[in-house]
Amino acid sequence: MFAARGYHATGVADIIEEAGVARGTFYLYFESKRALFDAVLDEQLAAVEEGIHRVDVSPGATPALDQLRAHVRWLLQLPETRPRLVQLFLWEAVGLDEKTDAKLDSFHQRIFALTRRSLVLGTALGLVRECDPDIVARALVGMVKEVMVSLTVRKDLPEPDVDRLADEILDLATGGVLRLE
Amino acid sequence: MFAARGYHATGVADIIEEAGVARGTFYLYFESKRALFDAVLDEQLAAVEEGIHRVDVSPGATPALDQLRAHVRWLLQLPETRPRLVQLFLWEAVGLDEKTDAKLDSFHQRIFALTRRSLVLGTALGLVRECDPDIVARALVGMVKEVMVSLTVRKDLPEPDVDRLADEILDLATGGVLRLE
Amino acid sequence: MFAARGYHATGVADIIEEAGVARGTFYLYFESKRALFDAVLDEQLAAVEEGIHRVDVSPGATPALDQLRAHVRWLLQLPETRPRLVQLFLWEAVGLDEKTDAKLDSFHQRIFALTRRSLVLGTALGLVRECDPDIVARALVGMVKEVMVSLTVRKDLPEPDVDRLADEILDLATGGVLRLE
Amino acid sequence: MFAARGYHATGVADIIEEAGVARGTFYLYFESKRALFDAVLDEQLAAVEEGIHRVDVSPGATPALDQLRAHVRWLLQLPETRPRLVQLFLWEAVGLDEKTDAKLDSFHQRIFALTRRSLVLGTALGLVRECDPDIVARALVGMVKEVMVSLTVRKDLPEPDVDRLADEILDLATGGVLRLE
DNA sequence: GATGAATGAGACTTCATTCAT
DNA sequence: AATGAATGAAGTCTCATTCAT
Repeated sequence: MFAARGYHATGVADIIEEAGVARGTFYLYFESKRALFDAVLDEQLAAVEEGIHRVDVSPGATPALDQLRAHVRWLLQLPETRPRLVQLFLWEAVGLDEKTDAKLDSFHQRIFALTRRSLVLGTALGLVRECDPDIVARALVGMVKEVMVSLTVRKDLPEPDVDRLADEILDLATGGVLRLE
Repeated sequence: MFAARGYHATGVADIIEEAGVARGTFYLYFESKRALFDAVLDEQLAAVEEGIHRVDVSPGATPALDQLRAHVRWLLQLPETRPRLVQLFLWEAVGLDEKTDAKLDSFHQRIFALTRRSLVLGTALGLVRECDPDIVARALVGMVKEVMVSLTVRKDLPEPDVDRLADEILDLATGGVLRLE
Repeated sequence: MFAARGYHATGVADIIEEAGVARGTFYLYFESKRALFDAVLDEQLAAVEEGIHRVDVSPGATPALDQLRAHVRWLLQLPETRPRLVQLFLWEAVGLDEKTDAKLDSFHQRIFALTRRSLVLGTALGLVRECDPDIVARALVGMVKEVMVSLTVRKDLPEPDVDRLADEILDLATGGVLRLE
Repeated sequence: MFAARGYHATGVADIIEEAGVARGTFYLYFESKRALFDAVLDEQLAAVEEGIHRVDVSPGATPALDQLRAHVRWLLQLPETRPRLVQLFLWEAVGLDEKTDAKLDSFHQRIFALTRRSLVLGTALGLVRECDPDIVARALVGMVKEVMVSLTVRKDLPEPDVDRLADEILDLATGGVLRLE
């Protein structure tokens, strides 16, 4: 409900009606409406982070580009498989209050750090051209996020073919960042 | 104030105190708190849209890439020159309610359409390689937006050198989408 | 209402109904139900303290015993003239919470100190026999308070003749503490 | 717990935690929180009343004054030996609700009646001077109560020497009410 | 007999909006 | 045109009590 209607538009009354429990029961399990939201958000953010790992460049590992493709595909299927999750962390939780913003911020920092590390590593291995990893990391994340928002909130991308979406994004990223040849 | 504290955290009491008028006076000029927010948002969105034009490819015009660079630079200076504006339309207005979301949505549609048109045009002129303009338009917008958020809300990019930021983003976009050579 | 029904039994709903104002109006004038109670109690305690002065023993002043009699009479008319006041500070505010208890305590300390000072002074002047002023002060205050409670809360003393009540109490106190003859 | 924190501040949750039983068990033994409080208060009031007897003036009995002294001493040691009891009936139960007030009232009526009877008897025997026994009974009880409150709740009488306290009070009472010599 | 999850009436408080002045 | 006291719907939270297990 938080995802669908937003935090403020969702009252405790709505929640308990949907859950089919009494008011008191709600407060038996959650300290406050805010605490429930925090719990939901934490859960969802954890679910996202679970699917994001650093690129494995050890000898014998899957080629980095394939790993990257798998990653992007996994992210892009989230709008379809877990639309609420996407709606929540890309949309509803934004600008809610300082505490939530801080949580979202630290989430992004971890994602950025992970991406940055992959970029730096890629550069060292000759897979990524020289670039400012801080800026490029944000740009890459932004690319994926905007497409996810279009799929989930805006619903203005009729295309649900995750593979094509991923390829398109990767072509953009590859052509730009990865050394061609 | 909406930008700094968010819609819900900003009360009519705060607004009239800041404005130095009485409660009744506020409602003389705005139908509701919501109406004020709408007005503010419209104004700010208009200010953003004003700086975004389609690429001019008529004979004798500035080279397309230079126009694009100017565009991106203009966007990337917004966080510094008008942080409130950026905060508002990239952050605070997000997920507020259906009406505002619709407004933000239509704003994005216009931006996407503009970008898409430039891409299609570029492809026709041989400046842009074949690609899905819908997806790539969103990705490009997302890149810029994420960097803007990092500059405004997150403040995790110490770099205030707009030109370098723009070059980095354009290199990413160019290398990937525009035909090199 | 606090005096008549007690703090907990008096809801904000009762108060605004009695006052004939809306809920919001109540909170326009008082921060909380508690704040109203504090205000009421302060006002009433101040009203009591106003009538209590130290005995004036300067040359030419009214005889000390007459002053005392006037004092006691003033106190004993309170149950009739301001029953709510008495009910409140002798009954309803007792044991309400720590903050209120502290307020009541400090009130009593001032009364005790005043009484004690009069006793010590009286002893110095030969009007009061040797005694422990701390204990006797409390005993004297207790005598008056209990009679007041009987008049206000218990209503088990049909006698509303303040002068007789005062005389009776003073006879008890005089005979005991003041030097006879 | 009622004595220490007050009726309203003591929740059923606190009680069952302290007792180490489940919620349901509590309601197996007491109809309600109120019923428990009533039971506790009754028990405590009974304990006080147990120590209060009418003066025995039969030939050969202990001198009346000695009996009185023993009585007052017994009362004044309560704050030390059973502070909770004193706190409860002199403080926490006051003004709680009509039913409790009625209980407290009837307790006081019995005490007053007992005291009154002793006074009347004393007068008949020439031990007590002529006085209004209703008023004086209340005053005497009030003296002792106030000192007890100072010892228990206010803790502003450092003196724990029960004998001295009793003597001081008796001197006051004797000098005033009892025929000297 | 004991349990404790569930209940829901009701308490306090907020704040966008109105309207008589 | 300006004011600001008054409004009241709606929100969050508490806690004594119940009842199926």
